[in-house]
Order: sequence, then structure tokens, then C-alpha cells
Amino acid sequence: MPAPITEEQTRLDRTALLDAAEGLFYAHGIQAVGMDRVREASGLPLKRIYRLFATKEDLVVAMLRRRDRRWRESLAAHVESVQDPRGRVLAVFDWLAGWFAEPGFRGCAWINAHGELGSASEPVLAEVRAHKQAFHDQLAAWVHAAGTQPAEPVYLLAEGAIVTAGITGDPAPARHARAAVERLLGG
Amino acid sequence: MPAPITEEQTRLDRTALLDAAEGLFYAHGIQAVGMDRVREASGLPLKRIYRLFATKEDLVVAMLRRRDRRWRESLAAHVESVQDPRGRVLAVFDWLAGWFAEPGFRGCAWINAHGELGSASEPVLAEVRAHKQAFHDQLAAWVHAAGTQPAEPVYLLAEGAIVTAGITGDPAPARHARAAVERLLGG
DNA sequence: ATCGATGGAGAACGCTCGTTCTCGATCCAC
DNA sequence: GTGGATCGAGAACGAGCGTTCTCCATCGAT
Repeated sequence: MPAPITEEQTRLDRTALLDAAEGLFYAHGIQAVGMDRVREASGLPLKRIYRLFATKEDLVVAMLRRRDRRWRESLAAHVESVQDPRGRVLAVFDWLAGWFAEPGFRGCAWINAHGELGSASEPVLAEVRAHKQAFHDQLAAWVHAAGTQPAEPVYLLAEGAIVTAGITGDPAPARHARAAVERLLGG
Repeated sequence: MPAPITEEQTRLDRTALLDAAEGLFYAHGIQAVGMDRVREASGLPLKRIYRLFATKEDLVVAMLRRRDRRWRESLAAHVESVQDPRGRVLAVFDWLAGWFAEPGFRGCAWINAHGELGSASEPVLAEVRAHKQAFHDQLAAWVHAAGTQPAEPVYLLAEGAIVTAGITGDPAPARHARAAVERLLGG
């Protein structure tokens, strides 16, 4: 056996594969990127890729799931570094502004995946809905902790800012949404 | 010459073609629908289709453009049937609620097209941006007529409601956005 | 040293796509 | 009635897709 594939190696390969898949799918779209380009970018043989994920769809779902975990952890870390409950809600929009300004920002990966595959892949659709539900619940908890009801306007402003920034490429919607939330919270 | 193709016939064919394309592309996604299915649904020979639109991309752009005209005209007709300036702004969200509840509603055609082709087709991207800009400007005019500044929160709430209803399939975001706008307008 | 299982590289498969071409039928001008 | 342009129906083309298979090099166990 040449390089007998340890568990550790499997873990490293999974990471390299998900890194490559996430970068390519986010930048160019899922359908536009063939498995051969994923192979090239990950440096893994196609055979190993298909041992780690039986289909492209499985790879896409795993990529979205890992991105969801990281995305929400990063958001939570930023928000919860703020002490004031109202400041926390506003911090969500500062974090969004930072995200929108990142080089290569191309909108929300889940909204984009929904546009591409929402009607073609049940597992992808489920993953998109799970992400949006989780973000909604996370945000609602912060809004309620600030003593405000209901959380829906804040969530809708966040979604509107994300989709608008994604389409226009302009990070300004984060500021506009933040200002609106300030008014809604009663500032 | 069999049936010499009058100007009138060309107009009818264009309409049949755009009808077929819009229905299929909206229901299943653009990349998921091949030109052969468009041919089948429109009843036109492939040759004629390619005489009317040189490429699939041209057909997609024309379809989005016609849909934009109809979509905004329908919205404007509903809104402007209301006399009270504040009522007009709120009527936008009643119209959205009706749209979300339509059978076959699958979110915003332009957001979906952006997710599918935003990074692959410059003309489609331009069409998406033109639609969003036009909707924004239309909405901003109504908001300003109601004596409110700025219009951005109302626009972002509308976009958030559209994208959320599209993903969840639940028309409730229209009501939530409407309620938030009522508070922002000072009710 | 040899065997046998395993893994890597990439060719191959079957399918679908957007687009073009072939070809026989059709109909008007003369 | 005949010629010739034009049309519809669908085959054909070349490319690209996701996925599988072939084949040889490699290495541990014996």
C-alpha cells in the first residue's frame, strides 16, 4: 500500500477538499464549477474525492454546512464581545459591513445556492433553510435580550442588506440597515 | 414559402416564446431548462427560436426585461389605486403578500437569476441590477411622497421579505415587513 | 524476492447542453 | 406547371458534465 491513508490524512484531505470546493463554488457558482476543477484546486485524485463524498451534491451540502458553522461562529464571536444588549444587536450590522467589504464578496452563499439549486436539490434546499432558520434564531435571541419585540424587522433588514449588497457590490446597505435598527430599538 | 412569416406572426411567436421561457425558467431555474424544453413548450421550431434570439442568454435577458416591466406595472397599478401617501407605501407590502401567496411562487426571479448566472453572464447581471435599481427608485418616490426620509429601510425590508418568502415559502414576511414600515413611518 | 492489495493518474462512459446543419415538403412568382 | 427560395422537423456536432474504470507503480507481509 502506498501511503496507507491514516485517519489523520483523511481529515486533512477533507479540509483541503472543502476549502477548494468552497472557494470555487462561492466565486463562480456551483453548476459552473466541474468536479475536475475541484480536483485540480484540491490536489486530490478524483478517486479519493469520491471516497470522501459519494456525489457532488454531498460535497456541496458538506461545504454549506461547514460554512454555516464558521459564519455563525464568527458572527457570534463579534457580537458577544460587546456587553451592552442593544450594542450587540447593532454589532450584527457592523459585522455585516465588514463582511460586505471583504475582497471577493459575492453575496450570500446560501441565497445563491438557493437560486441555483433550490428547485433541483432537496438536500441543498434543506441546508439553505437550516442556515436561515439558525441565523434568524440567533438574531432573535439577541434582539429579545435587548428587550425588544418582535425580532422579525431586524432579521428582514439583515436579509435585505445581505441580498442588496450581494447584487450591487456596495457595502452601504449594512449602514442603512443599522440606522433603521437603531430607530426601531428606540434610540 | 410556406406561411411567409408576417410581422404579426413574429410578434405572436415572440410572445409565445417569452411566455414559455418565463414559465420554465422561473419554475425550474435557467440552467436546468434546456432549449429543447423551451421549444417543446413554445411550440416553435428551434430554427425560429434562434432567429428571434441569437443565443439562450439573449432570450433570458429579454424574458427578464419583459417580466420587469410587467412586475413593476402591476405593483404601480396596485399602489397608485390608493390615495393616501402613507397608505401607498403600506400597499406595496399588501401587493407583496398577494404575490407571495400565488401558486408557484418561487422567490424573486432576479435574485434567483443572480444566484445562477450573476458571475457567469454580464448581460444578466446588468438586467438584475437594472431591475433592483428601478424597484428601489419607484419605492423611494412613494416613500418620499409620504414625507419620510430615508427610503432605504423600506427598500431593505421589502428585499428581506422577498428573499425570505422565497426561501421559506411562507408569505408571513410581507406582514412583518408591513408592520415594521408602519412603525418607521410613525403610526 | 515475491505476492497481492491499494492508490494515483487520467482515460473513458453515457448523457445533456447550446447551437448548427441536413433534407424533404411547401408555396409563390412566372 | 415548374423553379427556387423558405420553412419545419429533427439529426448531428462538439463540448462539458458527473461518475466510473483501467492500468501500472508502490509498498507491507511473508
